[in-house]
Amino acid sequence: MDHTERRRELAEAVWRVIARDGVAEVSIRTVAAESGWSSGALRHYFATRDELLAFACEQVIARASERIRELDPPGTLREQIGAVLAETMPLDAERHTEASIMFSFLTLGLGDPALARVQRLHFTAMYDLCLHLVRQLVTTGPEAAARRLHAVVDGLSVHVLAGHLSPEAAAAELDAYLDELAG
Amino acid sequence: MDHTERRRELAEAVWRVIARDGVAEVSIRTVAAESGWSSGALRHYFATRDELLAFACEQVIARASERIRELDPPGTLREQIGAVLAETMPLDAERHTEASIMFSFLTLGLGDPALARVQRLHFTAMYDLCLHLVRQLVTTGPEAAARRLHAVVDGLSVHVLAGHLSPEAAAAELDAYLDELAG
Amino acid sequence: MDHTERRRELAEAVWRVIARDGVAEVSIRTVAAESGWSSGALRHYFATRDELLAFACEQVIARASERIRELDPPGTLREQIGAVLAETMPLDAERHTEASIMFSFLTLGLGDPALARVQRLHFTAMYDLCLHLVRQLVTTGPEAAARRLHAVVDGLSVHVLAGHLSPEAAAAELDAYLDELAG
Amino acid sequence: MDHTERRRELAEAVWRVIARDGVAEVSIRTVAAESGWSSGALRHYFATRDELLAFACEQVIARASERIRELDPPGTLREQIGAVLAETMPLDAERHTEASIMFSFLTLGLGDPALARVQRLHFTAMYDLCLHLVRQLVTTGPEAAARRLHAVVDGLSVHVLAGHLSPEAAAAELDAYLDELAG
DNA sequence: CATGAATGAGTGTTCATTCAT
DNA sequence: TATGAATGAACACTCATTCAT
Repeated sequence: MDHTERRRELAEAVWRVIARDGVAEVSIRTVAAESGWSSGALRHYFATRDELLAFACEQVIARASERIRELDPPGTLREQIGAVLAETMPLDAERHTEASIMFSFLTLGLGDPALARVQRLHFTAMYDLCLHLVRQLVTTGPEAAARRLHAVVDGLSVHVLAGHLSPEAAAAELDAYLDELAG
Repeated sequence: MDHTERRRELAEAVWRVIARDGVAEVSIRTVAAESGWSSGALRHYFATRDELLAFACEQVIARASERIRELDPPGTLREQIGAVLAETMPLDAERHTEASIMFSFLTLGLGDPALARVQRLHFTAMYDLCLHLVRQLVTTGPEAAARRLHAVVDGLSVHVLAGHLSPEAAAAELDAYLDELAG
Repeated sequence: MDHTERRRELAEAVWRVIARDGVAEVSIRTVAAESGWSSGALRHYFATRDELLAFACEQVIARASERIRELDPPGTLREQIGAVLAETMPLDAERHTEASIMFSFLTLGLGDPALARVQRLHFTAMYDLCLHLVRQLVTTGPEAAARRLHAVVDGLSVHVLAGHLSPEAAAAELDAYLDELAG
Repeated sequence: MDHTERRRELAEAVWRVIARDGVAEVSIRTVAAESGWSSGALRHYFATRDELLAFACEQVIARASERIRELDPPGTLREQIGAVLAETMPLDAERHTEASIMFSFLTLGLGDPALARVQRLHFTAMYDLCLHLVRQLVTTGPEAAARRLHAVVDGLSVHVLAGHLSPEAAAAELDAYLDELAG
């Protein structure tokens, strides 16, 4: 009956369907079945399928952001930064699922301005995170370093998702890059 | 009547639909309408929708590969490398379309092993290209540099597609990275 | 909203289509049009076309069986038996329709094990009826007489359906056979 | 190039499809594939699908008639008659196929006047055969006996096709009936 | 004669959405 | 609120038929 809570619950059902069967399998019916609610019930929380998808997209981003924000990893500064960035990459099963969901939404966003807007916010937030982290490592030109770090992180993520790199190889690449940055 | 030529023609219709309306809009009917053929006619060239998509995926990769292979840019070695890599990124309208098509297929590949296989070949070829280029710039550890370059290129491409970076900013980032590599 | 009742209603629409246009004309759309419902509505009551056909087959048999069971014809034993058997044959318009429906399902059953099973139950029930009736007429070898009676009844029915015999001629043949049986 | 011979060849392809996959699987394409000709080639011999079916129906009847006409079974008159009638029933694999084909056409004929006409000729021919045979066995009322024999033969055939009787049981029933007729 | 490309309507089925209950 | 019946358009795919070659 908590409207916001129910919407989150339904967003999670969307994620599970995407993770299990791919984004093409997301429909009102499959999400209703996955969530245990009737198809009509979804109508009370989302007027249309697009609205449901947009919320599920926002939420997956929000959840990841929240997790990163609350992260308080131990170790040296260099180790902490590595841990924060690893949290954003598909390096274990759970984050692989999350990344493939984000990735699917990114593709949907190519043909859907509403989703594209949400995505843009996400990328900006991610860049801000990189910038924040990089400022602690470098003294000159942090913006350029942050942009490159951002590209490296997302490029490696894409490579893992595509099966081109193993999670271990991607993690090693990230570490090597951070080591260089840290000088 | 040239079977192979017609298949290519239909693959191009698939690309146009993806580029204009997004991958979710690809159907036998939309592709038929886009190509100017009847829906039944597609059946002569592709037994199923999946076969059509797989071919369109293979073709978009093949076309990009061919274009890069035939590229013979003028200028210094450093300039030539920049030109080759720029050719793979969404830095102008045509290549933006191409990249968004590849990106869409990448997402489809998350839930379709046949497409995933094709994608993997593509990423390997792209990595080989990076390695080949990098060998000419650096003398030590070309594999590591190639992996990072590959990640930077694809990461920047994603950022352009997502609307996070302008093509110009992405091109500048790539240039800066290559300048550092070239020492 | 009465699920069972609606299924029966749709089965009747199937019968009407078969009787009017032949079994080859039975489709979700023709049955929907005949019933006055939308094609999508049928989905709530039958998951697939095969399920609809199987139910329509079971129902036509069940309805005929019920009618025969409830029959309480007047007259002598010999007359009663004639009346019961006449009820199973295509001797008037309504029963002609019913017989042609059963006959159509029989042909479908040649290529569909599920329908074949239903048909076999029907033939066994019809034989049991013949045996029950014949026992009252003959004292020796009722099984053989029942088998022959069953064959005569169904053979005559086929001949009427095929237009080879008029209903009257078929009725006369049955009567003559029963008279002989009754001795 | 022999027009008539080619039509027969195609009719046989129709039969094979019906026997193997059921009458619902008969299409220009399946018959073309089964016969080894192109779909367009069929057009030269049959203007429409219905014409093809009508011819295949006529031919299956003609072939059976011819076979019966040429039959010259050994033994007593009673044995010869039994052999002739057995030839018309689904008592072995080949004749089972033939009977199921005829049966399928009979059902099609319920909704197709052209096929119905052909069927009527067949039933008349079959009745004439029964009459001819019965005349040799009985001296009084051969028409009535022929009509009943015809019904018994077709009724038993239907029961075998429906799986209600085994071929052996049907053969035994026919024999018993003929024995009674022969007195 | 023969082919098979091409059409467009047909199939069963799935879908987002509406709405009476 | 919540349900699920109902709609009608969309889907991939098959079909009989036409016709240029």
